[in-house]
Amino acid sequence: MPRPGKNSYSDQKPPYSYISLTAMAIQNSSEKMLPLSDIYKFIMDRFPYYRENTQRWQNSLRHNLSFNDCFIKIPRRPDQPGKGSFWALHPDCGDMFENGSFLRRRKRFKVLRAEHMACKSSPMMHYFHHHHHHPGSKLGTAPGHHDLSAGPASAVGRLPPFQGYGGITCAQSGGFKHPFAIENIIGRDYKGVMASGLPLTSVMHHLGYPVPPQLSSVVNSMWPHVGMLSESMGGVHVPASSEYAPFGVSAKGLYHNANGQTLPAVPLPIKPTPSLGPVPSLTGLQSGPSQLCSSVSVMEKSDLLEGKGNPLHPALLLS
DNA sequence: TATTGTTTAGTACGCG
DNA sequence: CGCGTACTAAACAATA
Repeated sequence: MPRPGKNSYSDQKPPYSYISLTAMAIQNSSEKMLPLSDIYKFIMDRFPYYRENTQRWQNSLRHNLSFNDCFIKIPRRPDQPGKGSFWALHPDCGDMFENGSFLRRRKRFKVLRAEHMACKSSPMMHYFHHHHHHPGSKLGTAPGHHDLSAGPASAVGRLPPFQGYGGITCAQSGGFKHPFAIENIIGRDYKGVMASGLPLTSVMHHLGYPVPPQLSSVVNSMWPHVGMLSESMGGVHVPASSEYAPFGVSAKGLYHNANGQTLPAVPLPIKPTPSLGPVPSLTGLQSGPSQLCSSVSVMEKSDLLEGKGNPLHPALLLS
């Protein structure tokens, strides 16, 4: 047990992997996406441990963002100048931490790309491509390897245009893409923008595209899995003796927080939230980590393909 | 130039 | 022991 006056656990390494920390940060944002710098900020704000050796862990964190398919990059809108993209969670990265451990995921989330070739552009895609062209796109500059087990997420976004619009997008729903499926709407350049776990309308709005009203209502109700984190300032208090249990789940092997300091980084149970605007403070703590974002790991892909098991899948949009 | 992003490589550890 | 995952280091490219 930590003693007062002594080194508190808050100065010790939190029992979370970089993936969980990053996911927390993203989840905690009102738009469910953050630029790199804000992810850093979130982590440093809440975990004193990470106020040191920043070079080291930030490098690791960036590595994780790039390397893991569960994170997707969302380009900035022209009216949101700044460096770097926004980072969001892939909607299918769901139960990564199902086992309650935030140090080791149950299973690495990996986007399947086997059927990405089947993806076709859609009217929506054309719209995007015509109105949101990215000269700086790295598309086609490198083939990337197609190793399912280790292929860098980014490789997916680098396929030549006619090899499909992003393995991530196609793979996650098994090839078939409704024209309005998020994947098709956003397109290859965005490494699964849709995926972000963002309400589609949020993404579209973010990118500066008009959002069909009917789509808006449908979509926004479809992403309840995007949970909220408690705002540390939000007035919600975790018991002083509470463990690092950010997901409201029995977190085995987690530390106690020494000084009874409230740990704000508490992902909330998912409740349907408006796609935009500030996030309400949390009110409950029952959700499991699996609800970081809803859904399925690579293991359940077959179910996904069948359209079962995950009612929230973007592929079901307007279908 | 500093930050951001991608990639490869090596090490450590837990689990079956 | 083999495998998968996590962490770290580092090289390097791209970009604001």
